[in-house]
Amino acid sequence: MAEALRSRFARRRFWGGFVCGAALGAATSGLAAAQLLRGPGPLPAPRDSPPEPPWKAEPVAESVLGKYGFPVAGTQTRYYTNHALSYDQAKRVPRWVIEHLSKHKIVGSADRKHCKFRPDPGVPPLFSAMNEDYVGSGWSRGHMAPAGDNKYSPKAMAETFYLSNIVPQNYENNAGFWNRMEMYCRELTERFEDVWIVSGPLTLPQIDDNGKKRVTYQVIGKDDVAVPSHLYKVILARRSATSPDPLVLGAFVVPNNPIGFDHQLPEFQVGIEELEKMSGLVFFPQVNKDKEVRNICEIDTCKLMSLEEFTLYITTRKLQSARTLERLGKIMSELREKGIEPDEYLLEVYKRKEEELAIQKPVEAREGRSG
DNA sequence: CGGGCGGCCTTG
DNA sequence: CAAGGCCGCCCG
Repeated sequence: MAEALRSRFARRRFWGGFVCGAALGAATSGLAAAQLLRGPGPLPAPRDSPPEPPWKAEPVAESVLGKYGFPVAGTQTRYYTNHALSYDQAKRVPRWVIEHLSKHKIVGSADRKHCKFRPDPGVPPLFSAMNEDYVGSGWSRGHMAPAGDNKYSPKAMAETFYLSNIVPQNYENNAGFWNRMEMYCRELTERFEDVWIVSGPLTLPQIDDNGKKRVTYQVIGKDDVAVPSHLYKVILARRSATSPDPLVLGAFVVPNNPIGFDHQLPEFQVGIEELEKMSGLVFFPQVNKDKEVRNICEIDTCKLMSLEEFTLYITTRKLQSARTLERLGKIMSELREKGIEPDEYLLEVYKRKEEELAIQKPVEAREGRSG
């Protein structure tokens, strides 16, 4: 994959080939395609178009074509406080979700415990996923734009819980590898002032028993929400608005399965053009990806937390949310059982929490007697 | 950080 | 009374 990435960066993008191919397709597939390629709108008279073929009908035929309107896919960009997305009305999941990260956005008091998953009020109910589709399905509700990227704004965080930002995701993958990927993206804001991330689901072809390639995917709930085979993430980072450093870019495709700590992030890196071919999307189209960018894994670490680092982080989080001394003790004993030595910060949190709960307990008891 | 579940209370 | 929302608890 690294080989493919290098070749991607080395080769010039052949936009001309795409345009020529599209024009050729129109010429060979007939009038309708030629008209559609002129773009949306009420079929304006094509004054500057190439010479019309002799069999071309009068302009009245054009207006008849769109007389009752063209199909609406609902793929228009939807804007939220700190993310935007294009929705797939057939699969009931986003096609892509874009977000911007910076140092200040990932700190604050916004708390996911005050949020709840809900259908996006902007998505027509006919095409919306519902919580019932996910609950009990065997799949978790996985954020594309993560809640944790919006600690600065309760509103921005709440909007990430709209099901338009959610895909069916393997539990372990969501809480584990993908979670660590998201943590790495937040870590990037320590070294890059601006980080843009596009995330989304993929349903990739797989080889069946007869050796033929097929796209098959599970659907869940009464709304048939599509379960992706893979998830992708494209990371674009800028050192600062004034830095002469080139942008750094990375594209990653991760199977929607449990992925243990014996795998590293670079194993899942793909060339941006590979991902564009898989997804049918062009990422960061305003960036000249041949000249302006460098491979993120050559400039930055692309290193995810180790099992020990991750466990210490999660355990510290659990300690902070503990509400009884018993729970506090259990969390610590479980850490011991895993043979992981607490670090300084964890012990600090533990001591502070222990004192807090020791004082709070008699208060609760008093309230209990009086109530 | 990322998730789910069940009991209890409110509400219509 | 049942359905729905919230809270406390649980997991990796």
